[in-house]
Amino acid sequence: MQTRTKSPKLTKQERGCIARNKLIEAGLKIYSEVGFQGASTRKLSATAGVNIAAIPYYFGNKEGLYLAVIDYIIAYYQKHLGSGLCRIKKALQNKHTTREQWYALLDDYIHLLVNVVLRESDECSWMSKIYTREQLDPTSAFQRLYEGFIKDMRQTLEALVGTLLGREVASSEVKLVAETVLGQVAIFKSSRETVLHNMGWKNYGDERMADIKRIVTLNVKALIQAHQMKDITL
Amino acid sequence: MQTRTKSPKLTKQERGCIARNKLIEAGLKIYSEVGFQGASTRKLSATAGVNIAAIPYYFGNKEGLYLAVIDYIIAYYQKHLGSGLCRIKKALQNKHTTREQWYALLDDYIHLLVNVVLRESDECSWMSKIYTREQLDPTSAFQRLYEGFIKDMRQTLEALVGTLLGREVASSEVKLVAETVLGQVAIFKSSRETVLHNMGWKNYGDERMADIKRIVTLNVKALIQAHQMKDITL
DNA sequence: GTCTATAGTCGGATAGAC
DNA sequence: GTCTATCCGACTATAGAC
Repeated sequence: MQTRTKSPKLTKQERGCIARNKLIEAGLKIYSEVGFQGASTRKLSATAGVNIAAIPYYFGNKEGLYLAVIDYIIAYYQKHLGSGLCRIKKALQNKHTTREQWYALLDDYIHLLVNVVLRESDECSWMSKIYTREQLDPTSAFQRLYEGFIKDMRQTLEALVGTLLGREVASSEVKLVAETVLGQVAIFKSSRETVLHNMGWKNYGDERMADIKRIVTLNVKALIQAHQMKDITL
Repeated sequence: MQTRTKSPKLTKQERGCIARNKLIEAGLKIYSEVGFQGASTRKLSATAGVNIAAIPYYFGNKEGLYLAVIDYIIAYYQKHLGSGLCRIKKALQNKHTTREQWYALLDDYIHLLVNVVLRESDECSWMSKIYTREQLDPTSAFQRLYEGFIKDMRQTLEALVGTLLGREVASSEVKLVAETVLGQVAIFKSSRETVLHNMGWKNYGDERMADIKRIVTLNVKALIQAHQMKDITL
């Protein structure tokens, strides 16, 4: 997303579109670093390399830019999660899917989750920081994020856990177990700095993510089997 | 913490001490709600019911008040975690502790963790919000929090997991497994609103915390046994 | 120890030239 | 569509009366 050099003659609409995109990218970075309140229109416009007045012009105000950034985040996750989740849900509905295949789907889910949640790109950490901030102070944007992809992520996992346990998907036990599965991955994002420091790592590379996947996969299979044996009444 | 009415005659030192405490309590609330940057001295002093100038007077500046709040948080957690963690560590070092007792200590740890992390009081949620914000933008205050009680919490859990697995406490596997245990509880704090909405709960009462403890305890025992059987090389 | 008044800075949004 | 200049409100911290 850089200024074009090939065609110096751009229509006004093209230039406007570029400014818009640059502002959204800058918003992703700045809002993640200092939050909505802490982000100044001066810093946003300077980072984007556009004029301050471009914010009210394109987005109405600072909040309009923020909501555009939220929509960008939703689109990103839908792109990277959507098809994977959809495949899992379809396979679950298929009556011919075997128990081994269910476990394989669980593996797939964990792989997908770790890849999406722990991916180490600037853009990705910006997005998850904004999500975490929204979780801290839920506003209307949080509702949008939740409906946008969080809901689908949770529902798919609950369907998976419910199927494997042979219990009602809407039951308290299934939902709580699903949360503990999510938590095992989420902790590596929410406590990232602490974990890296404690492990003596510089970042989560492919090998470290593979280690995490292996541990979580083993954990989850074990706890699923334990819950199957022990019928808990909540 | 309201203005006293019984003894209208207070020494200047007493009045100053009251103002100090009121500011720390207000800081706990305001910093948790809007973060350090978002907190204005006007709001802080108004919430505390003291004059704006009291902040620079007692704490030097806004940051001084923030650090005082951080120290208050550390003292709180040390009070509520310290003796419990200490007891577990001592029992682990005792050569005569049996395997069943190790599992009982793990139960104790999870109970302690859930009680401290998920406790539903205003003060408690303020403190953990401030902690989460610090995790998002680590400053010098985060270092203080980490050394203050986070380190001890993690080390104790790692010692527990290492002992149960019969592995080196400093090994990658032990540390990663410990993180997944913490994550299973932490998710209920970090995604509290989402979980409450999804479960149809209004808050985490004693019964819900008991449910969470039961699920996590079962999970953790199962995954410990799975790791014991399967010797993973990371 | 507490308060009012104020200095000095920075914020969001707008008006109007180009 | 882009820019500069500007208004006006909110902020932190200080000075000095009480």
